Amino acid sequence: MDNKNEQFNIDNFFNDYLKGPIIFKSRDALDPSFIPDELPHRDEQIKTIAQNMACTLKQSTPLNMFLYGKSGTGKTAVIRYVAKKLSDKCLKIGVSLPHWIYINCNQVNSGYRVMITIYNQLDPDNPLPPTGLPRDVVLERLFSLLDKTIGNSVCFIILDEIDHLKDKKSKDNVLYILSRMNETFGHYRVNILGISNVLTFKDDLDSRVCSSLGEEELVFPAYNAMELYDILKARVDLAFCGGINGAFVTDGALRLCAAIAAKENGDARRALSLLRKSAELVERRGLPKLTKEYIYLAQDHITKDKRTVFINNLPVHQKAILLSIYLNNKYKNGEKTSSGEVYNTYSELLKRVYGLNKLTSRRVATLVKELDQAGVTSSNVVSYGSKRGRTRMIGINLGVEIMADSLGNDSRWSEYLNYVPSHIRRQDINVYYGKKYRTLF
DNA sequence: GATCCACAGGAAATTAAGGGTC
DNA sequence: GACCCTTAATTTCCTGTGGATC
Repeated sequence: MDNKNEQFNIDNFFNDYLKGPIIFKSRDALDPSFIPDELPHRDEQIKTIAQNMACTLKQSTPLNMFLYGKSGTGKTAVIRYVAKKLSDKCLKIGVSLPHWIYINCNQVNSGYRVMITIYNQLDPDNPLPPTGLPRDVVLERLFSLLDKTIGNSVCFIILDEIDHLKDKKSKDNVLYILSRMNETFGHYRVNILGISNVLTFKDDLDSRVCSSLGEEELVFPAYNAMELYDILKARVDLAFCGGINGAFVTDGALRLCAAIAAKENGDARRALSLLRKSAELVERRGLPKLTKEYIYLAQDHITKDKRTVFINNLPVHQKAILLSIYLNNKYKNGEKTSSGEVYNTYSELLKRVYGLNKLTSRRVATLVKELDQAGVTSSNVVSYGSKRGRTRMIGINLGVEIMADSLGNDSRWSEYLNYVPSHIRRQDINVYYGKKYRTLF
């Protein structure tokens, strides 16, 4: 029987898996949320934050802080690290433990929700509803809860990815309230720690918010290849049974892993996930050693997985827009396509699907820009003068197989993978009758 | 230099949905 | 149940853009 037709036997698979070498000592040690006892190459940042927070031990309120740096530069890890050490010290010397409120503004992205989340983390047994209450009522309840809960301790509010807070008015409003809480109400001891990937984030803020929120600022530089190598080396000993000297991970593989991540913005998270993924590929094959080829293989898997998952999770209209870009690109032999052509094709597709009304071109333009920001498409605005005006030319960054795989999984769109847009069909007819077709570009 | 095209994209308005209060 | 609140998604309106053409 052909191997492809053999049925997968899950019991045999588990038995073989158990017989294979034990590679991982602790998978968690490669998780970005894992906080090790040592954070290599972040001494300066740990020192600055610790110096600011130290006054908590003497029951004073530290200055608000702003931490900048690209993703994977250790901002959140350093904060969590210092937080743990500070809490341990408070416990040891008998000072009231600080309260830590951690909010990822990528998920909680409105001022209203930030206030609700702070309240719910302080009092999880009596949570406030996600909507419905007027802003001033939420604020009143939050102040009253802070009054009851904080006592002599300090409440640290960590706003991670603070640049994702949307709506400038609401953002300024909530940051102003939070940053001025101590001043306005005297008896509260609240400290704000803003974390952002965008160095210019503060430029957009109201000047009053800016001055009180960013009392202390700290920049986290990207890691270079050597620094990433040190980080990985420290984790290898914690994560794998063989460690680096015990022969499971070769030094060359580790250096390659660090070099790839260094090239991609010096992201330590990327380096760790690359190492974990490659080790899992080796484990599945029951091999004894992690070599360079598995790092490359893991890189391909991660890139492909990320893009496939992204496309699979797109909302229905955005999938139709992506399909329209793909079809135009396909029939124009890889040439970029204009936003007008994409909108026409999108409208044609929507007509063929029951129960879906097309969005306006304005909305489609916004969704195209989102695809661009995600790296799925790449576009640029060009002007063709008085005859054809100004338009956005859109190209696709993914291979035909990935697009066909991802869109083909969606029953609504899979049957249109070979659909020929009408303007392309018209071009074919004109060629057939020997007429000179005026090409668009 | 004025005009034109075909949009781009910001801002405000609208709509729908989910929820609370009285 | 009427009314009020919020958010997210979308539409509507409007001004701006930049290169070709007149």
